Amino acid sequence: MSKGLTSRNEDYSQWYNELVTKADLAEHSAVRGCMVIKPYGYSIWEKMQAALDKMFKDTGHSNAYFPLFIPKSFFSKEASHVEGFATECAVVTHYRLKNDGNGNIIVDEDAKLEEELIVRPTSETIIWNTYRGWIQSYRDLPILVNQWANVVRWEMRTRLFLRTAEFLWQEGHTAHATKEEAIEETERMLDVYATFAEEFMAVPVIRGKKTETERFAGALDTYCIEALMQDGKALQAGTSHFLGQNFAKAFDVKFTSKEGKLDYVWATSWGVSTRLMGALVMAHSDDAGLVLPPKLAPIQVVIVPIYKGDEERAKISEVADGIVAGLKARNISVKYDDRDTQRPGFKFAEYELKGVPVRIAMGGRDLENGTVEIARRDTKEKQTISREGLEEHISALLDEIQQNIYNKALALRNEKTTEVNSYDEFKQVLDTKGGFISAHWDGTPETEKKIKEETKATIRCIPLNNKQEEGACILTGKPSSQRVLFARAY
RNA sequence: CGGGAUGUAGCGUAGCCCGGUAUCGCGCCACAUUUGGGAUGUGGAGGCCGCAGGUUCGAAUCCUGCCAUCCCGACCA
Repeated sequence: MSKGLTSRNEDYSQWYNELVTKADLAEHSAVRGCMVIKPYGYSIWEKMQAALDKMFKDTGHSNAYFPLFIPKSFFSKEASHVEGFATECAVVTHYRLKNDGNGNIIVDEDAKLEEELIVRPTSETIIWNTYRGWIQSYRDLPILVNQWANVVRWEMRTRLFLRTAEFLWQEGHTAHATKEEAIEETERMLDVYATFAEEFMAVPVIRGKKTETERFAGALDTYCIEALMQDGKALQAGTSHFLGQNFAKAFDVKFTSKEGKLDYVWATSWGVSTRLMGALVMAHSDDAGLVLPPKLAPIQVVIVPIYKGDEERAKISEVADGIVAGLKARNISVKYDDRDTQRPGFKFAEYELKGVPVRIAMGGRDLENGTVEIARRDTKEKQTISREGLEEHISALLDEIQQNIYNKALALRNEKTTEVNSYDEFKQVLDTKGGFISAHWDGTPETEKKIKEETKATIRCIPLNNKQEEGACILTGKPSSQRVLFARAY
């Protein structure tokens, strides 16, 4: 454990990298672009998984598992899909190694696969190939399946959690009898993601639709939630795709409707990944370390004893054990850290770095007065309170912290969201304060591309339920009926 | 994948220009004193100098190739 963290002002990007490794979330592995998610980081991911999984099941979905490998030929069946992923696929060509006689292990050329296997970058193709066998009638629909898996995309430039060559995610793949039902599903899952981001991660998000250029390869419509990080850059936190009949047509998945008519099945897919971990870190944390929302914190409360001698330590431990039991009874995860190998100040700093929402410190003084010192991570405020009713107090405090973190993130987003009406203003805001910029756009990919090339800002989304208003495109001056959200993004 | 930078003990580094087996701090181990915000003292351990070749009597240092990381581009969840 080393002292000090680069501050956000000094170098935001370095702050992020240091924080992820120093807080024990993840580290680089021996494999380029691939990370090791360490136990502390993984336990946060597990909390995310648990919350999301429950929400998926509450909306009628079941989990299943499909293969890691996809035959190459499957990819070419959906034209825009292959185009979108072809340049970043890991390909398995052989199934055996051998000893070359000089003590080196080499690929056995005799063990060449007849058809190469692609390590899945996403599973639409293998799943729709499977669904063909599952669906004959409208009675077989809908199919509401989710998969928790790892995928591989051979990214050129990687960053821990935000973009790794291999990442963990969930991908939902649903099949429906009607277009309306599929769109409804797409929107429902976007809503699940938004609710999760806001209620669990305490990250406010904009719900919107991607423009044609930013759409998922093979989708008719891509819905997304967009979050804003502290440095004013946007992060796509989750996507939900309406795939139309594209994959059903590519994999020949037809069903007989109630009316006896043969038709292609309607599809959706939706996913969030370990990238959410990056969002969580960048949205809330400060120069002292992580700030975790209580609902996702592996340890919600830590108790640090401060003692002189074994006798006092034993007395404090007795009281602490009672507090631990009381908190556990309320389903609050608590750690009593009575390690004698580290001093209190060290522990304080360590738990701040790791983002534990509430710290209770208890020493001889408290023992006499029947009090404890409570410190909250989000505001760093300390308070000495009576042990009487401590559990209720902590419970309420955790809720308050959850809410406060959200409010802070929301206030930051509001402060960093700007309406502009000219291209000059657009560029100026982008370079000075960043954030979301709400501006009129003529709706053409050409304009979007030109703005991206000139400013590095992309259209993050067209917000859902967007206010309709007449205006002129900031670049071309052509008429526009609504504003869209621009930002520089991760 | 293009441009730039970096790689020396667990971490951060000096040494490299000008070749002679490696400096310092933190951390680690032992003991003692300590414990209300990252303790102090004494003693100790720890190094394929990113990897592989080459030049040389001799390479952390010079040359070539490779690998990885960071930053900037293009690509992307």
